[in-house]
Formats: sequence, structure tokens, C-alpha cells
Amino acid sequence: MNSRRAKSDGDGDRPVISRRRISESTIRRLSIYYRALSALEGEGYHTVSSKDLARREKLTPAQVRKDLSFFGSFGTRGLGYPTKELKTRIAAILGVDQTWNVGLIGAGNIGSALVSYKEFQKQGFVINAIFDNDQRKIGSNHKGIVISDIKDLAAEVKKRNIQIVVIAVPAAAAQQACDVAVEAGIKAILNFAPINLKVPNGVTLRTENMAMEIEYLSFTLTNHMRPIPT
Amino acid sequence: MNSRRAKSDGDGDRPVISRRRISESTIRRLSIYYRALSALEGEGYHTVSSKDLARREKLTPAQVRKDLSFFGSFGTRGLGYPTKELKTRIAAILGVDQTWNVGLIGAGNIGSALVSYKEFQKQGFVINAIFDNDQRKIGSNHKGIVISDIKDLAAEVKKRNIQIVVIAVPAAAAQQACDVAVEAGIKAILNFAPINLKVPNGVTLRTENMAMEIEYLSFTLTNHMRPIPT
DNA sequence: TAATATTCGTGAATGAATTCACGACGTGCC
DNA sequence: GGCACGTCGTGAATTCATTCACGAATATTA
Repeated sequence: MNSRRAKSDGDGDRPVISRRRISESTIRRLSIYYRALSALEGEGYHTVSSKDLARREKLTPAQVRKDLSFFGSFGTRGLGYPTKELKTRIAAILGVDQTWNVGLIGAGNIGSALVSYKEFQKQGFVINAIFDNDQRKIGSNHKGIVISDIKDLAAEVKKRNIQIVVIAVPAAAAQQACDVAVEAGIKAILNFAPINLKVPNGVTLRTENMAMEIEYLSFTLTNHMRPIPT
Repeated sequence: MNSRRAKSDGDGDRPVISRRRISESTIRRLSIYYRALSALEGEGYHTVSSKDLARREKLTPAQVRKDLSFFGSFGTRGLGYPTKELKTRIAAILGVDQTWNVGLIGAGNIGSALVSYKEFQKQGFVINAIFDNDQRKIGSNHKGIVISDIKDLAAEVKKRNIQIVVIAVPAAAAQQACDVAVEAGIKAILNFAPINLKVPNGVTLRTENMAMEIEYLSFTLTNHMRPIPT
């Protein structure tokens, strides 16, 4: 049994991110830079150096420069980066310069919290459909959004042009919810259930496992380790 | 006759960690193994091989073995790992074989959701104090827990032996909440505010940034990248 | 018991990410 | 202009993480 990783995407070879493979860490840091730049802009800074940015977010100047260099040359030697313009550029790279329609599966505790989560809205992620399979919830109004039957997900996805689905159902129901979303053609899923979901090639899945983070804390407390900052 | 060099007589079988630096990724995977083992135990497996575990969680067998080897030799050659015992061992390493008292700052949407989050309770993380600075909320009862004034945090931490604090307040108030917790002697903080908090040495901070995860999705959609599984 | 099949544990090899170090370029001052 | 200084952009060096590969130990079967 040859279990070497098959490169089975031979069919439609997409123009994968033109240049090089960008590491996950780099993308995460872009989010960090983006937030920092928003703050710096508010504080009135017109330019910012890699050193400033690094100190502010506890990174190294070299890393900031290297990360940004994957996407272009945005800085001016001797001066730094233009705050506002860099923010705009990063927004375009991350895709937060547009509005994304988000569908939420699960109208429970976490789901409800996400509907009101300001940070999502601020970045252009708009939840405009909620799905559940509980007949008592279906039809009721939640923060201005009527809760739909999950059976109607495919139809709603099409009607509302939903591009991202957030799964906030119990672990036992998560895979099924995921399958429904995939079946409807969704290519990006954010999962809050503490379980490893299976998705086909071509679908991006991110799992937000809150239990994992708190277990990390319990590990450091238990082992009296020197803490590792985020 | 021992052909291989005998283990250096010094640290032959030390169960204690701290020798080598354990990487963050390894700790995260321990959480994954722990959850997988719980499931496998429920499914009736008495033993599990690194291969099984790896396939189940989309990792490699070598990585599973390497991760576990940092903490000891738990397996039996030719057979695999004893499911139940390994689970117990990992629980001890992660510190989820005990109850942790958790204080929650912020009785808003996210805070409320966390109080009801089953996975926390299941792993022994018990929220037994809630703090807020909104006078209208203070004194009211939330799922059986009376909401306290954040001014009383230090006293409650002592009284209830709280070891972990979860911050679920708006970004603008997060650093202040964090400072109060640190001042009260808390050594482990889980932060849900989308901001980089400053903590002194000796305090472990983990930040759960949900916006960052959804931005990752928007990045992949924007750049038509090949998805990277969680 | 002996022969074969599994699977662990781990040093070595490889690969990936981070940091270093320096040339190039721009600013600001005299 | 000329000089001193600051900062970017990036190949090279380094550090860190993952995977390979194989000996040792155990299970299984005949």
C-alpha cells in the first residue's frame, strides 16, 4: 500500500497563487499586521517601519519585511511603510476589501454569539442566513434574520450568494452539517465543533477549537513551563 | 547481549518533561490525540497503532510516535498503544485529569456562550465566577452563577481558587481586564478579544482570534489557493 | 520453538520557517 | 552637493519541525 501523498489535482490545475507557496503562519501574520495598521492609522501615523510594527506585535523586523516581501515591495527605504496604503494592500490580499456573505449553521449559544460578533461585520463578513434543524427555532427571528430549515441551505446559498459557511452545532451533528454545505457548493468552512471534519479536495476548512486553547493553558500550568506567548 | 549502546545511565526513565523544549505544535496535537483516544475508547478499541491514530487525524505515524516519545514510551512494539492507558497518560500531561476553576470576564454574547460550552465542562474546566463592569448585569444570575463586579475579582479569585481567566470583553476593554487578572495573580489567560494583550513574564496568554480564522478563509477564496486542511 | 509480521522508538536526513547580514536606496542636514 | 543615518528587500545562514529508515521488541502463526 503506497500511501505516498497522491497529487490528484491533475485535472483542473488552478493558477495557484501565482508565485510561491505562502505559509500559513505568514497569512496569520497578515491578519495581525492588518489590525495593527488599522490602529496605527487611527493613532495618526502616516508611516510605520518594520521595527515599529514588530515591536508592537512582538515579532521581529526581519519577519515583517519577509512576510510583506512575498506580496510585493510596499516600503520606502529609509522611511518605512505608508500606513494607509499598506493597510489597503493587505486588505486586498486577505480579501477583506469586499463583503462576504456568510451562512451560519446552528442557532445555539455559539451561533447566537457569532451573529452579534462585531469584528466579523467590521471586516466585511456578513451573516445573512441562519440554519437549524430544530423545528421550534425555524421561522423565528434572530437579530433580524429568519432562521431557515437546514434542508433549504442549498437554495438559500444560491439565492443569497453565500460563499462561507460557519458551523456552530454540537460535535455529533457537525459532519452532517458540513456535508450539506459542501453539497451546496461551499468552498470555505469555519468549524467551531471540536471534531476533525472531512472535506473533499478544493474545500478549505478551518477549525476553531476553543477546548484546545484552554488545554494548552492547563498544560503550561501543570508543567510549570515558561509560558509561550501567542 | 545488548548490541545497542545502553541508554546513558543518567536520565533513563524520567517521566518529567522540561528536559527539552516541547513545541507548541506538539502540545496542540496532544489535544487532538486525547480527543481521538476518547472516541476510540468509546468505539471499543483496546489498542491503537500510530498508523491508526495518524490516519484518523490526518497526520503521519512518525509524527504521532515522535510526539508521544517526548513524554515517555507508552506503546508496545508489534501491538500499538493501549487506548485507555494512553488517554490517561495524555490527560495527565495536559492537566485535564483535574478540575480547573475558571473565571470569566465579560457577560456579553461570547461570554454567555462559553458558560454553556459543553466541551469546557467535559474537560474539567469549570466556570464558577463571572465578572462584568456593567452595574445592570452585576448581581443578576447567569446559568446559576451570580455576576460579580470586576472590582471584586481579586477577592473572588482567592476565595474560589481560580487558576484560569477567560477574557470575553470588547477589544477596547481587554487590556484593562487582563491587567486586573494579572494583578490578582492569575498565571493563565485565554483571550477572545481581537487584540494583542501585554502580559508580564510568567503569565501564559493564548488569544483566540476568530476574525483571523475567517480572514484565512477569505484569503484562500480570494487567491484561489489550494486549501490547507486544519 | 522458530519463522514471519507488526509496530514502536529514535538518530539521521530532509524540509520549512525564521533570523542574520548586507547592499541598495531614500531622507535630512550642513 | 556631500555625508551620515535609517530602513527596506533579499540571499545566506541558522534554527526548528517533520519525515525517513532501521534496529529492537513484541505478537502471531505453524
